[in-house]
Amino acid sequence: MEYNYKEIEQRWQKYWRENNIYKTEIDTSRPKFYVLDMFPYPSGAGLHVGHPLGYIASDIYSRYKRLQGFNVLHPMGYDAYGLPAEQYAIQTGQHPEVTTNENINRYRQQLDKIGFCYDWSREIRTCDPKYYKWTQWAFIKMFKSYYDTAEDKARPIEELVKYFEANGNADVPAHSSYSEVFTAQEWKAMTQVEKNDVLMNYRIAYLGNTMVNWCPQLGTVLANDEVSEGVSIRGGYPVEQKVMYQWCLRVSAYAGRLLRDLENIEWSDSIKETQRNWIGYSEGAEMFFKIVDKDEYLKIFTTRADTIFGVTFMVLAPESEYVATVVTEAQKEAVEKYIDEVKHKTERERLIEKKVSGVFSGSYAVNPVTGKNIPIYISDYVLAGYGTGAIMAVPAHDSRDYAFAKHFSLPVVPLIEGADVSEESFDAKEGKMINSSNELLQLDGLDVKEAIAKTKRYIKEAGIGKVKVNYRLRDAIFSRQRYWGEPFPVYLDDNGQPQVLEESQLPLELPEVDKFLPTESGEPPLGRAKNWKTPDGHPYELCTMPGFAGSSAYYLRYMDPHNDNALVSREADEYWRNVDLYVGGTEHATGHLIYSRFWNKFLYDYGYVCEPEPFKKLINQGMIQGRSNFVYRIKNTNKFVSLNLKKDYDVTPIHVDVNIVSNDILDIDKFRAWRPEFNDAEFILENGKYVCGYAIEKMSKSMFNVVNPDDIVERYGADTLRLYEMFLGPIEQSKPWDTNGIDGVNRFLKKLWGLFYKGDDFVITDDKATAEALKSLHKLIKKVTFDIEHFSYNTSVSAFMICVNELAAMKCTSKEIYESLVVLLAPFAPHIAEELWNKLGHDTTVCDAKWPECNEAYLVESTVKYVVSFNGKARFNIEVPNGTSKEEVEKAALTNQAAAKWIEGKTPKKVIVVPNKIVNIVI
RNA sequence: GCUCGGAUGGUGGAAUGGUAGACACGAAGGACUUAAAAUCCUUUGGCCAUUGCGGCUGUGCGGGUUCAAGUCCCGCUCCGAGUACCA
Repeated sequence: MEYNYKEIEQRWQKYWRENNIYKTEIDTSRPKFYVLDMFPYPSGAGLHVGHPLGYIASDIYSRYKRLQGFNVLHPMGYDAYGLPAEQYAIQTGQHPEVTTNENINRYRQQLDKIGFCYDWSREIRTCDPKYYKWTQWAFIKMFKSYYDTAEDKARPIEELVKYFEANGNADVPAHSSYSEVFTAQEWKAMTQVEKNDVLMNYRIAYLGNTMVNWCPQLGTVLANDEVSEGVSIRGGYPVEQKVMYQWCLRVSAYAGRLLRDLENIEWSDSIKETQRNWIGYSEGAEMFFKIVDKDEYLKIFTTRADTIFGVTFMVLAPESEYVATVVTEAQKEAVEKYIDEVKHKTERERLIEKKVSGVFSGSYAVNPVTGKNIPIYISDYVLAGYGTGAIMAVPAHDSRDYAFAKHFSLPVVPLIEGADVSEESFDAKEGKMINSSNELLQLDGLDVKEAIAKTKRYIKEAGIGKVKVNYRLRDAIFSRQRYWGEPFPVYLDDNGQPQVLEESQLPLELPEVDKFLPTESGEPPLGRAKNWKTPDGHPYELCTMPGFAGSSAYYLRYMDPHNDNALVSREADEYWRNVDLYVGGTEHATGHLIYSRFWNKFLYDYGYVCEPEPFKKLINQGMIQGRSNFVYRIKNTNKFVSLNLKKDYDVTPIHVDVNIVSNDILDIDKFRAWRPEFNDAEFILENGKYVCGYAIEKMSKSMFNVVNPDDIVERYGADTLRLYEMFLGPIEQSKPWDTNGIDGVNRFLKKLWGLFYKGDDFVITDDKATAEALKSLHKLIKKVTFDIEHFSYNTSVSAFMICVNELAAMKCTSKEIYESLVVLLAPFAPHIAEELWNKLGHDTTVCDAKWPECNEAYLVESTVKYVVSFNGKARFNIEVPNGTSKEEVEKAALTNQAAAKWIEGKTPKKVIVVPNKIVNIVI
């Protein structure tokens, strides 16, 4: 019988589906294991071969864990809200829901062909009202919460109100950037509207005036992680900075915990590092500088308190609220002009120009340590959003301050011994302090680190500031002026103040609109919806939530996807807890993977979930790049020359569809048929073949290098695709898709099949396994088990090949060997494994088999080979009985006749016998 | 600029500090075929020797630690990813 992958794969996929083989239920008698893939955004292009890489890896792990006796949760769903469907809707008028559903169906068909063990009864879609009900629910909870900095957790806003009633807000332990101070009496005297306005500054989901990334082409604001180098990540459109009244999430309140808890999760160092940088911890000091002739102070943040003696000027961000205070009448015009200029520059222009610019405010401040007056400037090199939006400038030891000082001819005072600051600043935090002592503070002679510590102590004692930790992480901007997203469960009350819906009113479903564009008056698309208001006539919020809203807690929903009363039941949460293994790309390092952790921690604070982190272990699969092929057309002809002959001609390289090229050899007939203009193409061949050139590029339609998994499945079968994607190289590494080696794994499966069938005869017998075969098998068990645990699937595939070759060579037909072999293979190539398992006489599915254990006894050799080295260089082998003592091995090595040649009469200085079966003799 | 990775045959890639190049592709030669495909066998890092079954060299470059370094340490070069006026 031939290995008929098509028939086998279809039959078993049907069997799995019809018998609900992969359906998962809570089972407290078995340990749980939760394996999750980052769910895909269903794009119109369908899956290409890069997508399944991570899915196959997680599928192998899931099946392996199941064979080990774990109750494995392995679900899949769709991140269905997103910009592409909406952009498509704007162009075509097609409702994004229609497009999205079509794409989802296509994805599902493609996924099904690969033989994944997903429990599809748990599928979720973020655009399903039953699902986004819980996204809205979490938002309401966040609206009704504040962050208690004393207890370091979210708490109900009523608790904060009680605190205000008793104490006012002077020392309130709550995360906020609110700067007004009120007493308990003043609080009580406020109207409800005033109180609401104050509370808005403390809520975890809040409306605030913030500097946002505004993208005019997309007509929406974007989060920081959706912008890179001044352009939007989706579409690459320019992004401007602008102040808008927007919904935000107080992610920054969680910065400390998000940073700390990184230590308790098994993620790659690089992605943890990326998150650490993104969170941006810096410990420093907040200091007050009095403004000359005013009774007001500038608050600044610095990590270099030690450089206080070198502060020769101050700088404010153009958007700083201090600006109005410090600008003098004489400088008013100049300052306004400057601020106006800055405002009209986009982020991108600012980044490109990198020119020093700024303006003098007219005022001076007093250095609290030296007592000297120093000028206050305004410049856009200081960011409003970081620290206090104001800095003390130390030109000698900060390159940006240095550039500014040079431009405006301000004094530069070196503070570190030996530092030459005539050409550039000395930014390093090392060296001995100079010019830094007076009657108040003495730093001279101290090391920089000591000086920082001493200055901080002084600042605290003298009452001119305090020690402070700053984070770079900003609050997440949560409004999007778009249609295709979750509606906010928010309406405006009679006072025009935002109020959230009751939980019982959820979900608030996305309304229909006639067009997906903003309204004529510039309102978001939801402004077009009819009757977009509460039953009693209060208008709903017009913005929708961003893409990361729906993906922030989806892993929880899989645990209990059909529950109408809770996001996840306590029972399901306590059983499944969190994701044991999460597989996905690195591109979400600063987006989804931060927001999810934040969201989870918020729910954790209220006890809705029992684990503080959502994803215990994270594996990042690499990207699969495209491998484009080229043909070379001789200029002004329709003649094509093969790669290695092209140097003799003047040629134009042309992308050719990789699907009509095999091992870089062009299929000439298919090429002629590919496009009309090539119908009568002529070729200059080498060795009778047309060899194409290649390049590694992004996989994209325009380069004709997109390879669909369907095509590979059609041609080689799903098992070959699965094995090949794993064989390609380490999971975490990016690599080009290259079918040049796929025949090898296909051959392996045929060879395996050939061990069971000679012609039409099933040749497996009940013969006892030989010691040799058992050794081969148990070597494989050991290797594969180790490899799966370490996600080193490429070497596992090699191990299978070796084992099959060995068994073929020894003509092994013993059933007991093949039973185990098939189980080992089941995670990698489930269809053929299922078929062979069945042929071996089992009427249960291989999914319920037991993972074989390695019996080390079979691996023990009767004799041991030692490599004898001289001065570390291997020379010859000796063989001794297993268990020979070190001394005997040493003797055997020295007395071997080959040894004489290397010793040459000298006395060996040292002989080392190492357990790895090496004897090194030093002469 | 900063941070984190990486560099091994013609190619993808193997190597708990212990015989570098497993496994696979490709290539060359051979068997079976009228022929091709499929399959099987041999060779395959480089250099030299191949009427000696052997020798030398070799993991981006330069040093070091070690009996022993692709692997550890120091200093470079190049490539990739992330991030960027973060005080």
